[in-house]
Amino acid sequence: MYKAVEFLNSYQREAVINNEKVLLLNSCVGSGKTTVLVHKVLYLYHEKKIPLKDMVVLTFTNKAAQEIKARILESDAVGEIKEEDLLFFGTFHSVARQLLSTCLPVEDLGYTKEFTILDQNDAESLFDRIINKYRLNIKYRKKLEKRMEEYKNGVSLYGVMKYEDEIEKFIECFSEEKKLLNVMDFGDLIKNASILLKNADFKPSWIIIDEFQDTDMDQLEMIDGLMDKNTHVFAVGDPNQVIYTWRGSSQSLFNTFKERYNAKEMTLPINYRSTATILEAARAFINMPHSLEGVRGKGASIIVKRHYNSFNEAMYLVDTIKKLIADGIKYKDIAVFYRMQKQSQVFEDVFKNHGIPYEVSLRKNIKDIPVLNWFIKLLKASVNSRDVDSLYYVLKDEKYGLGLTAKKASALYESIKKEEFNDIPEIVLKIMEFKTWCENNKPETTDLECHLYEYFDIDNYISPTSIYYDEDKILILNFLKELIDVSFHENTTIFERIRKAVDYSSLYGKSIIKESIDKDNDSIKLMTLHASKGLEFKYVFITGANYGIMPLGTRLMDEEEKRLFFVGITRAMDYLEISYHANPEDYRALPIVSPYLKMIPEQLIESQELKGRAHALSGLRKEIKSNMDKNSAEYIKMQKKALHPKYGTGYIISEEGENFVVEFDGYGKKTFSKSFCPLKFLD
DNA sequence: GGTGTCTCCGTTTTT
DNA sequence: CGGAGACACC
Repeated sequence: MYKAVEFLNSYQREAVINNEKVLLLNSCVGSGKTTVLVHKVLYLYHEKKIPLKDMVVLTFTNKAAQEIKARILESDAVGEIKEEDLLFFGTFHSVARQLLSTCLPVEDLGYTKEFTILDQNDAESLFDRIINKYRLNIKYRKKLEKRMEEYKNGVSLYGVMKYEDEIEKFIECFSEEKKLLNVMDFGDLIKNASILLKNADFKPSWIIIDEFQDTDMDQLEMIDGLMDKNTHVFAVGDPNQVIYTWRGSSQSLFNTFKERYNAKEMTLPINYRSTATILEAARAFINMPHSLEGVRGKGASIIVKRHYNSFNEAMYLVDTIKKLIADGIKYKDIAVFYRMQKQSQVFEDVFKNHGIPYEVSLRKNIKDIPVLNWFIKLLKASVNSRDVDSLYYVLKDEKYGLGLTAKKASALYESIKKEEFNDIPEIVLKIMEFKTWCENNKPETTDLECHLYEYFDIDNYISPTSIYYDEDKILILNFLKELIDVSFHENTTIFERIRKAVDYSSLYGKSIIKESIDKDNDSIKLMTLHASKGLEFKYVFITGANYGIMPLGTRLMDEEEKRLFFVGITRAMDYLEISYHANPEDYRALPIVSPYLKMIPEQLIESQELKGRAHALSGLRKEIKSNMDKNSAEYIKMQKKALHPKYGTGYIISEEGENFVVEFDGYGKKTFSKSFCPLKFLD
């Protein structure tokens, strides 16, 4: 008998050994769903003798996929399983990409096996080119992506416009152009995979899906395409944590799925994470409160605090955190949540100035590193000969490329098409001959990254005289190494490996440059409520919990905002504090607490606001006012002054990587690059 | 091509 | 409330 099952609780065990054809496992917050998923795989493999290549395990994020794979490897007591055996374990997109470029007939859809992935980055320049090429009249260009989305859903962002534009035609041209370029965007990967899977032989015996509540209709179709009459499906999810409907998921999809496959349902009810107090509060936010059971003691009350504004809140947090640290709590056990990204700024400033280590969960991608951005375009153009846009980018870029004008670049491209090979720049020849070069190299070549670097003669383009030269060179080499390592164990040609690596840069962009939060670093974690999903912390501070922010002013009646708040409070293991502002900055916010706090049973809350009310209102105002003035003065004092020849004196309000942001009286915020800025720093 | 008025939108973010 | 951008008019 597969041993590990004995350590699971009875609900978890039942789910692991259940052999229902389609099973939907409703797993409550903190109930060990990943553990069950991992042991399900191990059980099927060891006990039921299902080959790993007959299992498809689907997640939404790379992080989840990596965690599952790592835990399978470490939980496999026998030690038989190797990472490369987990062939179809990955995100929906990476599995779709894998199938499309190996066993599905993409030719039927007008593609070749050499297709590459069009990320948002690439799409923007493609949009411009399409509008010019077809001379389309398109309004609100900056919101084109959103408008396309809305158009598909049958609504239009700006209502009826006085003079309609050619958005419909644009959408047609866009999908035509993608085929011409032999590129698929993220949506195409899923859609094309599901179309082709319907008639394909690839039918795994088990499909296992993580975070099922996040699936959208297209992904459901992909699952359907993978199934035949012998396929088992094991889907794990929590309908109480549906917080991404704007990305296409919905609670009703749970029902669609249940009805379509006549799925059996089971539950994981036991939460191991939070104190009884926190769980009792959480129950107020879900449909079936009794299905959430706890095992821990009562714990501390939930603290509700009112601050004058976000700055006072941040100053207060500094004090509170310092006390916690003095009591032996680690920074990494503390998290601060908020509704919108921009709310992190005050915390960052104040924490930085008070020496509190923090990490912010921010989306960042390769686009923010110009040299890598250029280099990826070079690889994309080399690997996919139809990708004209990437080629143009390489040629037109002023810093790293040839700095050609749009006209010259397309003239050059035309002459190549006519096979007039005079005056072709070196880099273009390298791109054209890339495949041949790959074929002349052995797959087991070591130091492939250096060979590639030399082949393209990158030194020529990142100009050795530039102050960025060393930095850029290291960036490219490390990046290449990282990408090549990803496909290291695969027994294919170099070309195939590089092609795969290029797609990985789109699919894994964020994790490659390691910009995301590392939960093991000993620092306070700052993040949006959305980003907190799936994590847990001993101490959780939910900030800016005003009416109009939680829920957000435009979504006052929205159930999803409630679920988002639920996700936030259920991250807390031991201690939960919720605060709001008497003088909120955001135009949507009212100076009162979020209505969600009224839903939490009163006896669980220790409210600082009630104590405040006991004072005479005028006295309270005075107190708050003087407190704010004192704090604001301190805030300004701790900022550095700078003098600018034109704008005069200003305060440095933030430092972001290469840039300073300085606020000037009468001129507002200005950004300066650290390397060449005309500022004189004063004390 | 420049300038003034009026309308609409705003958040969350993965691949 | 503030910014972006379309539209109207010169």
